[in-house]
Amino acid sequence: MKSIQKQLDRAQFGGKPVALQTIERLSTYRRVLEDLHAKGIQYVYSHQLAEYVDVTPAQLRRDLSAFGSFGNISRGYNVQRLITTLSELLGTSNIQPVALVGVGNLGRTLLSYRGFEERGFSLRVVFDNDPAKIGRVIAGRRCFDIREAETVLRDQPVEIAILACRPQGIQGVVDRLAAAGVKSILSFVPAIIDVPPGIHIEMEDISAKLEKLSFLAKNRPAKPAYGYEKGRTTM
Amino acid sequence: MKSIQKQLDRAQFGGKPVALQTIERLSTYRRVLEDLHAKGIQYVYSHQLAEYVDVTPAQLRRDLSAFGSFGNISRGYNVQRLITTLSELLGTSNIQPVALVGVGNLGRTLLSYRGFEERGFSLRVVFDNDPAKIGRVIAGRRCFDIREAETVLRDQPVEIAILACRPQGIQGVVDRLAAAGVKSILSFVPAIIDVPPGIHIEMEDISAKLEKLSFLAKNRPAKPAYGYEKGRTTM
DNA sequence: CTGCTATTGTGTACACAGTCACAAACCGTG
DNA sequence: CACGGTTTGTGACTGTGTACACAATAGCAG
Repeated sequence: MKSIQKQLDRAQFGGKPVALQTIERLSTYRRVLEDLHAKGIQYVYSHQLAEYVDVTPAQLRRDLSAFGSFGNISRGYNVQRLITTLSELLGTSNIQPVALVGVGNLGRTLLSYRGFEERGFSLRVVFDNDPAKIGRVIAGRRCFDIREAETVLRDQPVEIAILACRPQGIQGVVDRLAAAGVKSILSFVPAIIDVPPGIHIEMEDISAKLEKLSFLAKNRPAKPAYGYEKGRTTM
Repeated sequence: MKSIQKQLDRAQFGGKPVALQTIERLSTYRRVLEDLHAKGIQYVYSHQLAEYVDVTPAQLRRDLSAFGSFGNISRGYNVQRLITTLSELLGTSNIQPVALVGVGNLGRTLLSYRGFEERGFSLRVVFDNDPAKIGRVIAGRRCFDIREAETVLRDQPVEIAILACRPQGIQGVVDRLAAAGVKSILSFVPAIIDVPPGIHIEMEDISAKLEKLSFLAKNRPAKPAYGYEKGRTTM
């Protein structure tokens, strides 16, 4: 058995543990706050914001309180300031460079996706292992050999990488990226990966999501689930 | 405030509630079992399979026991049979037709993704709202007007749909799909959606995932997390 | 046939995310 | 200036997902 770091299910902030689900909700809060800001709204109460994102007001307040006190006790939360705070927490106050591994169909789609820039990310460095692609310029970025990751990333440091390549040799890719200083990886590759120490990997398996939805489509609760309450999917 | 069904966090099976996280793990088990089957392995013990997917053996056994008893008490689990069982549970014993809404960059990438067929799904029906695309044949599928969803899906019923379109008018799209008999929706559209009763929606927000990873990259626990234990990311 | 080993399925215990509810605090008003 | 109304932040509680540990049992060897 290999000795590798246990995949965390909790993060740390100021020494206190924070549930990863909390972090995920922060993203949603920020996105909705951007909408409110665009509408010129300056203050929101927890119950208003909670209504939008379909959580309880208490949940929202507790999520935020894990990082400090940001609310005015009778005006609620300053939209502009809360956006700034959340952006700092999520590390997207400044545009953050991201590496992409694999320039197949999916890779090119990601390269042309404008949503990243809007949310503070930019695919700056592109890798592949296909000699036909290495050296060429794809969607404005020069494509590097994945085997030179360590060299390339020395000049253009990157903390986050996205994997959109084939499963073959994926472990080597991950190890290389880790050695090159990458801290977090988003993988679209359905494969088992040993996680190097200090690295966090997030899997994105679309087929698995479909399987879950398939199960839910077949095994729907008989009665419409405890009467019709409010419910909303946010993102 | 609208009266819509509360988004579930639990599924039902045989009257008993099942955690959604359990369902998600079933996908992983099945995928790993396929690998083992391909290697000619006929039986696995819970601790072996658990090792691969990085859960405790007890967790694995409990997950399966929510749906019945499948293990032989001293040979372990029959790989072939467990795959069949899991496929039936996930509803992918037979290829399942899926509808796709939106044939932009992402939509076309999904259309050309071969991984779906391998896991029991097939993008059969394609919609868009762009007059330039409606009626044309894209990647072998004729593209229909989303406004005709109800008519089209009467001939080709579909329980699952994927949203890969613009946020504008997304609520109308969802309502139309629900009216057309769609039960589950996987949405790549970052937007707030009111969930019609009886429908389950799964959000896929890649930027949100990056934000989470960004947070983790910045707020890494100081010490290497309780010593180096085993850990592995599976999919 | 009997005894031994190893594994499953599950009752039980625990830890923690989410909810409730309230004290403290701010604002506006009279 | 005091007071009523409203909101935040948080201690206490609850529900539930996960881990532990063992009884029940199948296989196998002698």
